[in-house]
Amino acid sequence: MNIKIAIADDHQLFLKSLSLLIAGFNGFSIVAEAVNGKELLDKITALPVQPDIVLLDVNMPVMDGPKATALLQKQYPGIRIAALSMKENDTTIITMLKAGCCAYLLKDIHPVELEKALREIHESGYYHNDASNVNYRRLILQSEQQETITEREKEFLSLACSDLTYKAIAQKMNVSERTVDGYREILFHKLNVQSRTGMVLEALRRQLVSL
Amino acid sequence: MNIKIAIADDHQLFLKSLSLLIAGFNGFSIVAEAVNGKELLDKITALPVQPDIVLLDVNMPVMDGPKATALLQKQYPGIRIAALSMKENDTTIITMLKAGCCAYLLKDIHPVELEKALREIHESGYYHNDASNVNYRRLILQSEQQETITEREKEFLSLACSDLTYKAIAQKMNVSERTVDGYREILFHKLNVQSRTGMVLEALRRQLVSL
DNA sequence: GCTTATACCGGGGTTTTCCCCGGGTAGCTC
DNA sequence: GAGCTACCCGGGGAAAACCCCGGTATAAGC
Repeated sequence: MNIKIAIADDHQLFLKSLSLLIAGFNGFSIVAEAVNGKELLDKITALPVQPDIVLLDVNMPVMDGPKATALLQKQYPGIRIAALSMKENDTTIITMLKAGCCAYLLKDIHPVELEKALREIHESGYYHNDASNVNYRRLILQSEQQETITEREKEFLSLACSDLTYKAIAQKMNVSERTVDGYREILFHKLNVQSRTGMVLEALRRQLVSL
Repeated sequence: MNIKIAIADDHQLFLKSLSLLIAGFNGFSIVAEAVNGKELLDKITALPVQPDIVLLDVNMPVMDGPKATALLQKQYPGIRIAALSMKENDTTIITMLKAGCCAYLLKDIHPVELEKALREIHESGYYHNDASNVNYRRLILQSEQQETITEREKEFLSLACSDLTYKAIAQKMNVSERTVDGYREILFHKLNVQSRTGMVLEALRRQLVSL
């Protein structure tokens, strides 16, 4: 019996190429292809038999990786989900792991390693390459102690991602300069930075704001 | 005679998958695969026969798309170069077009369309899908008014995208504080911003630096 | 009544950033 | 040599950012 794989990735070229590659592995077959999470869920629902493993891109339009993972987990707890991403980004990995995926694969993985990973997931239910294994504990810990950022702070953060001075930001937020100074101070601590530039960069990395 | 293709992409999985896909097209063969521009150039040099078309990812480590394009154009003017990117980003497209590539393909192109594009490039020497065709003139115009940013300025820019003070940056670059102040000043003007935060954000938008 | 959390504010200070003034060298093209 | 570009540098001063001290009010929850 072949190992049944479903793939979702918003880049059609990659989706089709990867599909072809995996179909070429001995003992594997592709049962569904989709360009976003929603399409994948629909296709899986329509299948007579569930796939064994779902390969899920993290960043997709319509429905992204974490959301699709959560829904899949709920509806089909038997399906193993592996995240597939370009970014070795801590917060992204945490989000996917927390959502319930059993592996986080990078897109620059070698095909041979991918095949190995897929077999391992199918047999043991999980796979971690050295890199993510080493960091796994740290990441989970980090996610647990992750500071929460309030609405008002987020508002300040988006305004800080601009040419505006703190004075101008204070006016836009209808508070005193001292107050935004307080936001700055608390965010420096929460994001572990010591300058506005660092704060902006960290906010972008954590995708608290977008470019 | 098969159409000979060379590919460079830093994501191994994509590289190998795409290679497999194209090798499956009727009348095509892959003559070189590389994970960056430098490696591609080396491999092409070592080949007995030049490839007809080079598929080049825009964002790569070691040597990126634009640089590789320029070098390829110079050394092998007969080779057609097609850019392959995820981002439909104006400045990126401009850079690649100016560097001398004859097509800008998005990674979410359908395989069938890719095959069509490759044949068209091989026969007529160029290919433009509707989307890029529409904007072509505007982009070139925009590129002509675009200010150039020197190597040293780019170096400063990446260092500025951090928690470092200008003083620390000056030390890292082995120049006086006054000199980095000069870089700051000229970049403020070129990027049309008036604060370090603005500069960092604009640099990220124009992909002069990456997160 | 007390703690906890969020939001807000005033006044003081130092360091960094920003913005001017001016200067120079090396290399390349015409 | 003139003219261009890239690169480098010193000093001074105003503004913004950074970092302390302190405080109040309001609402939620035990």
